[in-house]
Amino acid sequence: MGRSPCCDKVGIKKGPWTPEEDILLVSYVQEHGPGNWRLVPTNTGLQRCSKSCRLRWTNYLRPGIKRGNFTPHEEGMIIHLQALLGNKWAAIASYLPQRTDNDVKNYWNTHLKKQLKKFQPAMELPQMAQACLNKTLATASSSTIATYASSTENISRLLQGWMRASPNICSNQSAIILQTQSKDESGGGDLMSNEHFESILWFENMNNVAWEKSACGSTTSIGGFQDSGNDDQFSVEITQEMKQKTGNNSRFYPSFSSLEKWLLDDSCAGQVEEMNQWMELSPIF
DNA sequence: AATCCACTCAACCGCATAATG
DNA sequence: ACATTATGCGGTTGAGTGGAT
Repeated sequence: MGRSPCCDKVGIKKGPWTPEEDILLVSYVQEHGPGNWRLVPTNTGLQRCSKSCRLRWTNYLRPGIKRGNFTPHEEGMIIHLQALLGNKWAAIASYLPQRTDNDVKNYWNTHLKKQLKKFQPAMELPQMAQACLNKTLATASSSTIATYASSTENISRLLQGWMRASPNICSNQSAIILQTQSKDESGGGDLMSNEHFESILWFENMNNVAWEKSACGSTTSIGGFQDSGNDDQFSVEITQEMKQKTGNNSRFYPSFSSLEKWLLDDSCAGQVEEMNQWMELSPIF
């Protein structure tokens, strides 16, 4: 009954990987592709548990991994996403395709957390992140058409609901920004109205439908969205589906990719740098 | 030169969830 | 439906390293 054990628990080697082991693992993955990790120790002769093999591959050997030297843009993204998602390192890392969750987690724990604490020891970290986020939100909402949902609590609920509603989608998570048709409709308040929130909840499900159409497992995907410049087409697809559902009566036409654009678009990096500067200069921090 | 200490990060551990028979 | 294992994720640990004393 059930699956067979992934590997024997006896005679498993632990500790740092040797170059020879790395070569064995890389050769195997190059030939067979990543996955089916329970077969890896057997087929390669590695005295490692399958878990260890997977970890070594995803965190170190996988192609396209960037190591060290996080850019200010990346720092800003991590700070923002941590405020939005909490310690969901895999989700955060999905927005930084060249970084692993382990990397992001380590960087947060060794650098960013300390930095934030240094700026304001009296303030709780989540509050600092919130304050940091709010400041940037204020800047963003006054200077851009797209606006953040102005409460991280709502975003958090939104994400929870989203994940509950979609067991089939990739584990990647994404926050959603409301993009209102007119700025006035956004209200600019700290909390969304029920109507607004329901609109988003509905949009969560909408998003799932469209998301599943995308190449979720694609190596070039970022957070489940293909980084192929098809965002606009994708957004149009969603908007059309939304219009069909709402009979064009919806007050909202949220652009699900706005956050991704905001986070990934280098042209927005200035906001992050501005935030970093603010963090350095602000008496709050 | 030797020792101590703080820091970094690769790797491990344990848990939750998904998958399988 | 249930038991069992695989997989993925977040938290934690500890070896290695470099700077301070």
